[in-house]
Amino acid sequence: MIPNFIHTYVSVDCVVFGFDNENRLNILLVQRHFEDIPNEQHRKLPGSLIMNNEGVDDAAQRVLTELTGIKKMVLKQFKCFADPGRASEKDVKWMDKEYNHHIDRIITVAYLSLCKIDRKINSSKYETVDWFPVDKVPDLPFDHNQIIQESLIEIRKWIESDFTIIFELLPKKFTIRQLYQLYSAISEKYIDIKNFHKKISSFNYIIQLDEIETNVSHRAARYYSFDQKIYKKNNTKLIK
Amino acid sequence: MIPNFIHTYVSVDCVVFGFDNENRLNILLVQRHFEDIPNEQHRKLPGSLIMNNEGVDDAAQRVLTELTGIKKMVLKQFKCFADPGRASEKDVKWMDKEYNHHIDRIITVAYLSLCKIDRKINSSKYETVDWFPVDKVPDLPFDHNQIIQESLIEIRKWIESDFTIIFELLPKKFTIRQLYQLYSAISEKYIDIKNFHKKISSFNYIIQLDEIETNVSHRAARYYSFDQKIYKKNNTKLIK
DNA sequence: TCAAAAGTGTTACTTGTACACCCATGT
DNA sequence: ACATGGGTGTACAAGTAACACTTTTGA
Repeated sequence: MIPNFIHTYVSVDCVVFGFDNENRLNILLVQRHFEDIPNEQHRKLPGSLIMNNEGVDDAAQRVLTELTGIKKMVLKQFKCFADPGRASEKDVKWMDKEYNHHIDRIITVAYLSLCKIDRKINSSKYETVDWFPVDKVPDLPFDHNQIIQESLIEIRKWIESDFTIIFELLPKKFTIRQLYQLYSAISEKYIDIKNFHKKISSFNYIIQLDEIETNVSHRAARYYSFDQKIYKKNNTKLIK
Repeated sequence: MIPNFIHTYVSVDCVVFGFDNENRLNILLVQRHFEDIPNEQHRKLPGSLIMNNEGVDDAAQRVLTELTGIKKMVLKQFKCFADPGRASEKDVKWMDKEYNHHIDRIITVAYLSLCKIDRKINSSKYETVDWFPVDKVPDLPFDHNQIIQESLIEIRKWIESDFTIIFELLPKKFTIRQLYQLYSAISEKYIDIKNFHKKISSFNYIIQLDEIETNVSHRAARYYSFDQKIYKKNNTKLIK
């Protein structure tokens, strides 16, 4: 080993976003087990050490598949977290048990991913996987809370640079109000909903469906869908 | 060691941009020495393994200071490169010599930085440090050529999200044409220079100086400077 | 009939784009 | 005189923002 230089394991951690019926962004968290404290409910971001013949993108895709059962999920690397103090004593102890090996510093590469919240989660690795609204996320190990904070800034940038990834978070059929609520939840800048409506419905890749809402105590809204093929043909930039 | 998981060193590599008098983006490259082949001229991106008590940002800042002698340089992490095949056989051999230790896979975190090209480079670590125009960069070890390719996309995004970092690349006094040429070199989208002129001079943090060009065979252009304080007071978003 | 949200239309304002025109300087 | 780029002005197009008005539905 070369003195003074770190020689360690590298992991990936994934922040998976969903959008719930109450217009809140949610994040998928898994359970961290302490064998000696079985009742303590500890949550963490899904993640994994990187394997020998694996790149970071591969590792993140593997984590996502093990997490949800979905083969191909959109993902985006956004930052490497490597603060020397990011693993607390408790985290180090947990790694001792989890990996049966002593690791005192670990570097992680953080990924963003998006998932329709009504998709069934079928994890092959984790017993417990749950959605948490971003403002209800508990205290997490390592710097996972900080990773989530920064992921919020990142998802905003992502949507600004490619508006259409927003449709990864919506059901196939959606109303313009849903799209508006989601956009507002992410971008945090105010847009007049009527102008938003006009703008969105002017895009030719937003397909107007025949179906409308039912059982609402006001005029029923029309459902729309997103047509990726038409979008790709004339990929005009959208909401700047 | 835990089987199947990588257990390795992590490095940072820095892509430092400069803007030359011929309106080209340049990159700083250092010399890689082969003790057994002293005459071979090998270039690489400046970089370093990460030390024990150092975060990645710290490591990048250290590399930059060792490279240029400048204490604080702007920097931006942009991507972790971890492809299992990124170190060729030759690269592995070089690391054997350089670190006197066998490393067969290495993960790197890539950083962008910006430097006024007329600043004196005073490296405490490298004997040879030179500017290379981006289209004259030779074949480099590891995936350094790919890192540079991706850094070009990244610098474009950076300037779109914060226009004022462009002034890190210009001399303190600059003409609007210089700014225009630089902006064009980075953004690659055409803007009418007259409209650009009008727009730029309308910003109150672009200070019109009394000095003008000399020895030019046309009407002399005025010099301007960038006032960060005024900018920070009313940080309006600029060229979107 | 009323409240709530859908959906359309109108107008004013702001910004971007294209380009004409005059100015200054060295050859 | 003329080529080259500096710098200003103008006119039109396009996009954005504010908001009035009509429609539909359940309670």
